[in-house]
Amino acid sequence: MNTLSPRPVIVAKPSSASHCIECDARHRSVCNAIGERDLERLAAVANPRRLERGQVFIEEGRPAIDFFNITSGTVKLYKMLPDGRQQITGFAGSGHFLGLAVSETYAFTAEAIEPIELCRFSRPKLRTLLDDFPALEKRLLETACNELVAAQEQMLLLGRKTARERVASFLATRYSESSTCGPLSGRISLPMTRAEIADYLGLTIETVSRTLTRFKSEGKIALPSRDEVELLDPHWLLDVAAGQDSRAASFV
Amino acid sequence: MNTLSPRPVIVAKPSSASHCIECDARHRSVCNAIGERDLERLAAVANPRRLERGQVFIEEGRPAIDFFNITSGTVKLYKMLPDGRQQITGFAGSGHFLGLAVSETYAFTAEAIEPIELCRFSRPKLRTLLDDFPALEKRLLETACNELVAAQEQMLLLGRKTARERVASFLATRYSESSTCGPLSGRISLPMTRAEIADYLGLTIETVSRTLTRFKSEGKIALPSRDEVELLDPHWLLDVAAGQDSRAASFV
DNA sequence: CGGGCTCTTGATACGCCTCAATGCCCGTGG
DNA sequence: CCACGGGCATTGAGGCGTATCAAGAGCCCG
Repeated sequence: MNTLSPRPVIVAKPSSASHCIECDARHRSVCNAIGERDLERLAAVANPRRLERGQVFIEEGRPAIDFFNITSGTVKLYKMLPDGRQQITGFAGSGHFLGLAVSETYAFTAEAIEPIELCRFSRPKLRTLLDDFPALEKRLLETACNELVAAQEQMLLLGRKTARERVASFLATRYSESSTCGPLSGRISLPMTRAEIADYLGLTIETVSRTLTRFKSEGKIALPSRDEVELLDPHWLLDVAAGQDSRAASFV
Repeated sequence: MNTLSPRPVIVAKPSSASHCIECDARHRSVCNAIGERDLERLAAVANPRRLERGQVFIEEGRPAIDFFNITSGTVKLYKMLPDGRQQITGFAGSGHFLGLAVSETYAFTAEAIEPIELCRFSRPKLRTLLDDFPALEKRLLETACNELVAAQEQMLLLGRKTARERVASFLATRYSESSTCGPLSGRISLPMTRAEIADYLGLTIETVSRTLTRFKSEGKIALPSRDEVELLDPHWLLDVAAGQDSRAASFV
C-alpha cells in the first residue's frame, strides 16, 4: 500500500576464498549443518555479496535460479497486488535462508532495508551440496517448519487481532528475538520504517504511529529515537499481544 | 470468533496389514516417495483411523508426539486466542501431511470438518523411516515449501484484501484445486460451514454470506445448495481475487 | 538554514462488525 | 404425511475501528 518497489540490481562482491570460516552468521544459519572441515566445499559454492538499502535480490514471479543466506543486516519479504497494496510476509535477518522454492518462480520479493551482506548459491550447486550433506537438508526442513509456525502465528495476527494487539505482538516478538542474541534489556531496535511495520501488520502508517504514541502515553514504552523502542512493561505487552488486554472487553 | 472447540478423543480403527497399497491418497501424498516394494515397511508404522466431524486429533500446545496423513475427507487447522477468536490457517484434504513440528508442542489445532480417514505415525517411527528413505525427507521439504508459499499468499489476503477480494480468492483457489483432481466444471463443493469460511478469511459469517449473495445477484455465481457453488464467470472471479475488480477504485 | 524525508496528529469517511430477527433445510416424532 | 424443533444461513439496522485525507512537526544532511 505504501512505497513503490525499486530497481533490481546486484552490486559489490568482497571477501576471499574460505570466507565461511569467519562468517558471523554460520552458527545461526543452516550452514552449521556442515562440519568445520568441510567448510571449503561450502565456501566454494557460496558467492558473497553486499547490498544497499532498497536493493531487490529476489523478485516475485522471476525464475527461481538462486538461493541466498543473509549473513548481516535485515531484509523484508513481501508480496504485492497490482494496484500497489503490499504485504510484508516477514523480515529476515542474519542467518536466514531464502529462496527455497519448489516452483520455477519466486513467490515473493526480497529487498534489503539496510546495508546487508549475503551469500548466493546457484540452484544446481546447492542441489549437489544437499546430496552430499543430508544433514543440510534436515536443517532446511527444520527451518521451513519453524517458518510455517511463524506464518501461522502471523495469520492469526492479520485475521483476528486488533491494531493494538498487532503492534504489541510486533514489539513483543522483536523483543524475544533480540534477547536470544544479546543482553536482555527492554530496548529493541527497529531497522524498518513505520511504513514497513504497517505493511507487515496489515495496518496503515498512521495507525501504527498512533498506537505507538498511545502505548507511550500509557507509560508502557518509551521512544528514545526513530528506530528504537524501550519496553517499560514487557509482561503487559505480552498480555496485550495475546489478546489479554485489560482495557478491552472482558466484562467481569 | 465463532464456535467453541470440542472434545479431543480418537475413535475407530479399521483396515488390515498392508493397507498402504490400496490407499487412495498414496499417489497424492508424501508416501509416493516410497516405492511399491517398500510399502510393507510403511504400512507397518502407519496406523489408520477414522474420525467424525468435530473430532480434534492435534491440539495446539499439546506435546507433538504423532504425525498424521489425511487419506480421506477434510480437516481444518486453526489457532485460537484466549477469548475465543479463531483463525483457520488452512484446510487439509486427502494426501496432506500434518504435525511436522520441530518444537516439542503442536502450533495449531486440527479438527475434522467431515468424516475423515487418516494414518497416524509416531515420532520415533517416522524418524527411522526418514533415515531409511531420504526421498521421503525430500518430499517433506517440498511440501513444507509449498505450504509456505500458500501461507504467504494467505497473509496477503488477510492483511491487504477487501472482503470481496477475500471471498473471490477463496472461491478461485477452491476452483483451481478441485480441478486438479476431477473434471473441470464450474461447480465446487464447500465441505465447511460459513463460520469456517469466515474464520479462514478473517471475516464474519455475515460478511461472507452477504458477499456470496452479492456475487449471486451480480450473476457471477449460483448457489444451488448450502455447500455448493457454481462459478458462472471464473475469469472474472480470478480478476477480483487478484485485486482487479472493475467496480473498485481505478479512477481512469 | 532550507529541502526533503519520515513521523505524528487531527478531522472525517467508510467498510466491516455487532446485534437482532427472519428464513431455510432437514431430521424427528406424532 | 405433516407439524415441530434446532442448526445454519440470510438479511437488516446501526455502531465502531481503522482507513483516508490533510496539515504540521521533527530530523537528517547538505
